[in-house]
Amino acid sequence: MNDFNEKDISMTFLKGMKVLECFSGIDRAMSISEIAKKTDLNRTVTRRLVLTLEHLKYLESTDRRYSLTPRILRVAGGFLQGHDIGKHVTPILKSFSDKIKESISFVMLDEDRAIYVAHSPGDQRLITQGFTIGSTLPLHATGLGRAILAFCPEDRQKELLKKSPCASYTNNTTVDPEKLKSDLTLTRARSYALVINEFEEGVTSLAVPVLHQDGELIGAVGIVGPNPRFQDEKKRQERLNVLHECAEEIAMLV
Amino acid sequence: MNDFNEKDISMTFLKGMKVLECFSGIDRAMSISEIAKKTDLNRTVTRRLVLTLEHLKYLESTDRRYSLTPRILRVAGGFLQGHDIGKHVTPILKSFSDKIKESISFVMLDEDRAIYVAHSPGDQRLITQGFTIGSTLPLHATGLGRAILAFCPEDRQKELLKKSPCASYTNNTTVDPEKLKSDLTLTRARSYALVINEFEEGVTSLAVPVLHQDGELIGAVGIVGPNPRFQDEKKRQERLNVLHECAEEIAMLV
DNA sequence: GCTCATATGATTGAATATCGGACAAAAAGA
DNA sequence: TCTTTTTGTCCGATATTCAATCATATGAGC
Repeated sequence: MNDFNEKDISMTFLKGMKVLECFSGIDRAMSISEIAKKTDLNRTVTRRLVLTLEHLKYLESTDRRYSLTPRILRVAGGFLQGHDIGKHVTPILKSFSDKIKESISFVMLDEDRAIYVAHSPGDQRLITQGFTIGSTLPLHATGLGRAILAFCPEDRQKELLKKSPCASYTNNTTVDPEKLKSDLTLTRARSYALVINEFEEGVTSLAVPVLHQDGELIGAVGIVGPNPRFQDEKKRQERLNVLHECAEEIAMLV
Repeated sequence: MNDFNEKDISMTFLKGMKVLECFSGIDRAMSISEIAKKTDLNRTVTRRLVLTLEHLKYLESTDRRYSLTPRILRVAGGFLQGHDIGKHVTPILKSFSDKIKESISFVMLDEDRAIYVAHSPGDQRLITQGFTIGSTLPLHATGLGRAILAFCPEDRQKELLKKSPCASYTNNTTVDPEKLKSDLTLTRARSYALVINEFEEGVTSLAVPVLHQDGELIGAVGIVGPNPRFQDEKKRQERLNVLHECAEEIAMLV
């Protein structure tokens, strides 16, 4: 039961969180046995944990199938409010997003992925590729991820590069660590990341880091879209300027 | 320890969630003893639960003070993605919000409060009153709340009215249950809620319910702003039309 | 409608994880 | 420096956990 776990970790709570987390996938409503299977927990245990979550109003049941309630947003709101996301970051994103008629996203580092923290949809109410608050991206194959990777503290970067198995998403994904490293150096030098066709065929992402005055990395802001939109050199530069401005404004208050 | 708790509820998990929840307040970073005090849990227990959360990367510590990481957004994202919030609702809100140059919010019912689920900031990057995803509003004193209250299933409404202590926020807050009930009837009849000066002096809120075809309540969309902006009858009607259109679009996919 | 397969609910008791008081160590204030 | 407060550790008592079991409910296939 306790392989390498220190004694300062509560197994029950761990399992409970496992149950809660299993709802972050695609499945909207799940029965107790489905949950047990997905979390690899004993069914009786799962049942009690699920009932506890229902009691706390994080889950609700219809026809013996459980699904998340909006309650979880209260906790998420704690994070967002603490970082002034709703109050300041989102409006900033929106104002810049209106300016260039593109959807802009703000991500932070969550373990070994970039996680969407705020997002302003662009003008056309299309694509957005389904990414929303809480979605995560791999670091090595996306613009937002590389902007983060490039501006991490060195030791953190090393850790992340070591851990990452550099999954391949398209024929163009950079999987060679050396090649990735040299791109990170370039990214650092020019202060922006540009990644084409590496995560999704036909998609380009342009991103810049959000840095505190002292150089500490906060996250990254970026634009993602079909390749043709990024081919005009002048337009790309204009977007880059907007992203840099945007990053600076965010850095001032997060 | 177990006052009325059924045996199907895991106390440890309950306590753990209590610890996690206590970060949804204002305090950004807390020490273990602060957390113990706030949650009213034994310090040793609190410690183990906090360490568990740190192990799971929901919390991180700097100088013995713990704060939320973006990790919680993964779970919140599960809810948001499941309801197509980021993919569809937010873009819809944005397009209508652009049309009337007002910030529009989408809320759902969370126990006995209305909880912000999606929000599109208006043109001016001001006020927004600090409300963001995860913030909650009282049902009886706000337009969004009353739109929900008025279109609840009858039994649910009764429950909510019974529980609610009808807190008073300004001199104008409706606290008399009878008066509230008659306003709810009016709200239902005209299909929108209009609440002035009841939650914050000088602030008006206009909201409409989001209903499935079968009449099932999903949530509400609304606009909040300084009173003068709502005085022009024609403009108000125009906004109302936009809100209704918006609600209809959302109802089609949530 | 009937049968089989599977999902769910309830109960049990042995195993054990959790609790929380007491004490020690370390910071933080005075 | 000396308090005061916070934090870390230990351990016996106790409450919780969870595998195994059976009973019931649900659904699929015939």
